[in-house]
Amino acid sequence: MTNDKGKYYISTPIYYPSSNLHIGHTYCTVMADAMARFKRLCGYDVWFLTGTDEHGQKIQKAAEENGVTPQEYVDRIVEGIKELWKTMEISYDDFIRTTEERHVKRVQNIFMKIYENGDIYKGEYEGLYCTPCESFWTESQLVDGCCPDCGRPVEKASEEAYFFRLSKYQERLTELFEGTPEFLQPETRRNEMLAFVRRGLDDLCISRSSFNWGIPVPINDKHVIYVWLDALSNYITALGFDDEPELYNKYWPCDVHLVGKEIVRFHSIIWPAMLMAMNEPVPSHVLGHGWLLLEGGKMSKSRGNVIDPVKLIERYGIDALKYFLLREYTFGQDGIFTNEVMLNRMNSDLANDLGNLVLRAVTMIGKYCGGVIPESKLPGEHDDELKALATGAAAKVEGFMDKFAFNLALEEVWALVRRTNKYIDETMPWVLARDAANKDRLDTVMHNLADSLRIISILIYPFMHTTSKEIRKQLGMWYADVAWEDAFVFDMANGEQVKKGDAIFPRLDIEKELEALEQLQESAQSVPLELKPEIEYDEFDKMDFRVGLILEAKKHPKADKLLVFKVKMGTEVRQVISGVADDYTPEEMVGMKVVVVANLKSRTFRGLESKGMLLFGENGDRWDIVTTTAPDGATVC
RNA sequence: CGCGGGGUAGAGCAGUUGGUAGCUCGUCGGGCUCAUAACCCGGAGGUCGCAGGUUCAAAUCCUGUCCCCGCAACCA
Repeated sequence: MTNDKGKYYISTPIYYPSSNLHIGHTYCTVMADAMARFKRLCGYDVWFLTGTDEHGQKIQKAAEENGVTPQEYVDRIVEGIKELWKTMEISYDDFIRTTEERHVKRVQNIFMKIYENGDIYKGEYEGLYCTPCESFWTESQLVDGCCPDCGRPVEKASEEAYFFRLSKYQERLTELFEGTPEFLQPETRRNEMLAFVRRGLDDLCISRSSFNWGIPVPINDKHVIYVWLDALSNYITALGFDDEPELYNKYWPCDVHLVGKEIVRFHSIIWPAMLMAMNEPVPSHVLGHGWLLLEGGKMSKSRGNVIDPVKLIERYGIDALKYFLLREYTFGQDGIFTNEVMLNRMNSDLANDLGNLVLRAVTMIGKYCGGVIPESKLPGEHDDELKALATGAAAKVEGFMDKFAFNLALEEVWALVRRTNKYIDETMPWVLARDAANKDRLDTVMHNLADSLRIISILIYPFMHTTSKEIRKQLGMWYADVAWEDAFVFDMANGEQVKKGDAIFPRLDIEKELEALEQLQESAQSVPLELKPEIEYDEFDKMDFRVGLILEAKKHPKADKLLVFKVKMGTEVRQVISGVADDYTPEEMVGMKVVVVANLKSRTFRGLESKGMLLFGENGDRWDIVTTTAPDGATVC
């Protein structure tokens, strides 16, 4: 294959190995892989990078809890990730780990470069600090106003830190978004980022001294470089920037950073600013894809609703899963994942349309032509339409792929699959076969059928290479390399000996499969919950839970998510506030007997005092009140 | 008046610069038998959230309005 179209550098995000990956990560990586394979097939010199982001406090902690060093901890998880990519046949050219020596030293170089250019300075980082955990948190990370890890209160604190002069680049970033609209896609994300930049940028804190699992700041070993400067740099440290710049000079700037919508901001604002601070070119494109949602909300490990891709691959094969992910969802938009949607898609497109077509074709060539693909002899009706569609599909696929419209590209291929099925019905080979006088026409029909399938096998190659090869094997074309150019011409299949094989995609019994999948998910072995640190009984005993009867309930006049209750506990009636206005109306709560944390220090919410707290259970996307039938005022323990 | 996204056939979605509303699944009827109860054809089903406006013409542009979803903020 020739590499004469130039270079193409594509990256996935580097994933954070704090737990196993789920189908959302899979989705992103599958898209990148399909694009990499497509570009290679088209003749580009492709560099496909993925990897892992292994530093940070969260990992340091997780390692401590598991009694291993952070390095041992990430080594184990990264091994699993690499195993997954192997199972999924991800064709990456390099896998960068931020704990690798090559990355560490180059990140330090990058830090120094920016520092020497005057865009890094020492300052004071102010934040909310949890002393026992030695952690800073942002307002939005807090859980119930307390440390998300230990649940204890946080306080304002400050520490010395290094800052990146992000604010300096506001104007150049605005120019980037306005002058190069294709830089960030889809357009809605670009608008968001433009609005974000226009609001003004704060300088970015890029070092921490409260933990040490990170890359040391080269000029001050009390600090480690904080997440984004470390993580984002991977896209160039993996290319050897800037001490072994051979790959860098060849592939940078990156053609596509494929990222999830939640990290678009970092890739389209911070990352270009960092590169500007080093006088290096910015990436050509940042593409933000949507999320795969489950019915009822986002996938998250704490909800236990993650879909394990390995189970799906074991059952249906990687090609079926890849096809489904790429065909079902629109790039940039969120999509809802359900087993049923997946199974229906696999059945109708893969089993009914493509799999069945291959079987029909190979069977008939066997039956009517002795298993040898005949030459075209007698053109007839419908031939031209089939040929036009078949030879025109590749160009359309290219067009859609340029826009990352995987779903439309595959739809285009399936238009040809369906047309080919239709061609069989129109030409009715079984009728032609009844009269030897029709032999030439029958041969031609078989030839066209085989050639259309040959083109299909090329078109699906970037998305399902194993299936592509299996089809080519059955058509007796195993000996020829898949070449994209061959998808533009007809009449290449002649004289090959077909070889009937098993159905490439057996039809699934949806009912049965749904049941089986549910069982698989239930029977998944018990995974220990991620819990807060263990406490002593006397710590628990400090809390006074009481049964409370809700006498009154109303909306907080100044906060739409809060409800204000009058709660009777034995002799006392007091005011308690809860943030559950989305889940309960005031009316339905009156008369309930609930559990109150009665000795909690009072706190004021938008002018109203709350003395105590009601207990709720998280139920998917809503809060369910914990109730009891015990008399109000009674102790709960 | 916080920022943003969205409301189009039963479901999931397309609808580029305004010009007879499409696709996939499902559903109903028919055809065919080479094939994985599959394939092919046809039908039913939408006042394109609502109300105004611009226009010869609007799902598509403008204004207002209702609803849903993210994020942000008070969520004891």
